[in-house]
Amino acid sequence: MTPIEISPLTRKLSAFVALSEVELAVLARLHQRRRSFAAGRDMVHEGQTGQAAFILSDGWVCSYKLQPDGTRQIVDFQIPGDFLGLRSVLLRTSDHSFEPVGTIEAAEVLTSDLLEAFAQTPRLATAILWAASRDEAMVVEHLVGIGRRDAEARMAHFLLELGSRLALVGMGGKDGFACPLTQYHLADALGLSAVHVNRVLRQLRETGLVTFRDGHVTFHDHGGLVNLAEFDPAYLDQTGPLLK
Amino acid sequence: MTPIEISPLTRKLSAFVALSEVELAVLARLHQRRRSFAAGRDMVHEGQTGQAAFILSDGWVCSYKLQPDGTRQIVDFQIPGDFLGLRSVLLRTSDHSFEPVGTIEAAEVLTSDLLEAFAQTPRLATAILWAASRDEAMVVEHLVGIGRRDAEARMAHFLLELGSRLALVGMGGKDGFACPLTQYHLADALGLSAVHVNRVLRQLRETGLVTFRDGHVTFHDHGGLVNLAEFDPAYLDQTGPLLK
DNA sequence: AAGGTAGACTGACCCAGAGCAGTCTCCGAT
DNA sequence: ATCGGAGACTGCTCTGGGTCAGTCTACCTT
Repeated sequence: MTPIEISPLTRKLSAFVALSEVELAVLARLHQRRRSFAAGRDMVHEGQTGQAAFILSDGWVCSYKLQPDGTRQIVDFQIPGDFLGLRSVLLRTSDHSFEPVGTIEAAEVLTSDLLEAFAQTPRLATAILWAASRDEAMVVEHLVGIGRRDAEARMAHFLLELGSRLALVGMGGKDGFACPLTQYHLADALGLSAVHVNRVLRQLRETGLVTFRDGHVTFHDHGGLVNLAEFDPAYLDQTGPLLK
Repeated sequence: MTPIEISPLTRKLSAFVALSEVELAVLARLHQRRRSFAAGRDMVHEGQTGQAAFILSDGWVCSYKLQPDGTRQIVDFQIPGDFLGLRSVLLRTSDHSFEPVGTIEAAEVLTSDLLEAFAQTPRLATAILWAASRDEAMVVEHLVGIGRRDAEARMAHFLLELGSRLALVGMGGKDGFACPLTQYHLADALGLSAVHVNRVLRQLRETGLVTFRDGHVTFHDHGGLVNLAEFDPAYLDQTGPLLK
């Protein structure tokens, strides 16, 4: 038997639940069907009934909804270790589209494999559902941000959230992280125009809080940023009664 | 055995899945523990670990998050037939607060009862998870609305969505519905100021599209409103592969 | 070497919607 | 019968952020 590779998903789940050997093995098996996707080509289109889910192992993906008037709203970004299209496999046709940001690597997960894995290890099922629940909490937080925070706080909050999420899979810390997003991505996610994103980034840079440049986010004053954004990471790392 | 009462939840689920006698009975049993709550008093506070979920049978509830600066963002409204705090029971402490709009009637559902019901009738479990998934799709749609629609379209979309949801439980149609919300509720849900909500409502009224007055929403031109809002109800009534 | 394109960045102008500061009406409490 | 509060509604002013119309650099292509 080959040694079990530590995937980002495994890292993420391990941060919250102690997984047994068996569970780790089941998790590794879910990663067998490797595929890669090029930047820009949609992986899943809205309304499509195709049955695939993916576990992202390298690169970033954004999930978005397109408006009839051509604008788009990015609902969330997936980073390594995140599930993609889990809901569409379990319950319904997908209700957003997915687009890779740069080239990505993902493991395709068939409905049958997933249900089998869940049947074998209920504890793993719970852990994965916990992750899905966390994703939903992020969407809610995102909603609050767009509805009730100004552009600067929204940007700060967004960067801090990404930083926390990435830290969990070992891809960043309180000093910063590598970030493949363009300012257009930020605009579509935050409900701003690309022009204003640029102005806000400049302001955050000039006040010495954070720099976004050349594919890298650098926190100069993490505490100050937390303060500005009123960032409370509780929604990212709560664990529930069924996991205790 | 007493005749099985048709609860709003039963009506809602029946619109999507044919439920057997047994399933209807299990559903009725979940409604045993009746409680009522007065307006204004929070039922669940954010961060609380209390284990109760509720099935709303009469009245409306709003779920919201409070910002440190005192503003609040309403994430969603629950209407009769909706679950309330389902997530907090199954997976984690609640991440928003719930406040009744007016006096409400709800059935308290204990974690144990719910798990038992799920074990007895997997099909019912699927139906309930489908409803939860639909709620999440609404949050996403809400996010898109706040991020990418102007105040008028946002309001129109919101009223149409409520109308559709209420129609499903027999509380409204294409002509309008009773609505206990204040303009402050609308403001907090739509990310607007109460003052601006008032202006937008006036404009919609003056252009002959819809009237919001004295606790009643009247659609004068349902088609025109759908057009203005670019309202596509697909996200409200899709049904997924596991339910077919 | 010359063009083409994506992305970052800027200044000038403008408007949707916020904020403020009220009025008016209804209704319930004393 | 009066007071006080909630909610609807209004006019005025001001600003956050959008829109337009660019420039500049780094990298592709051919």
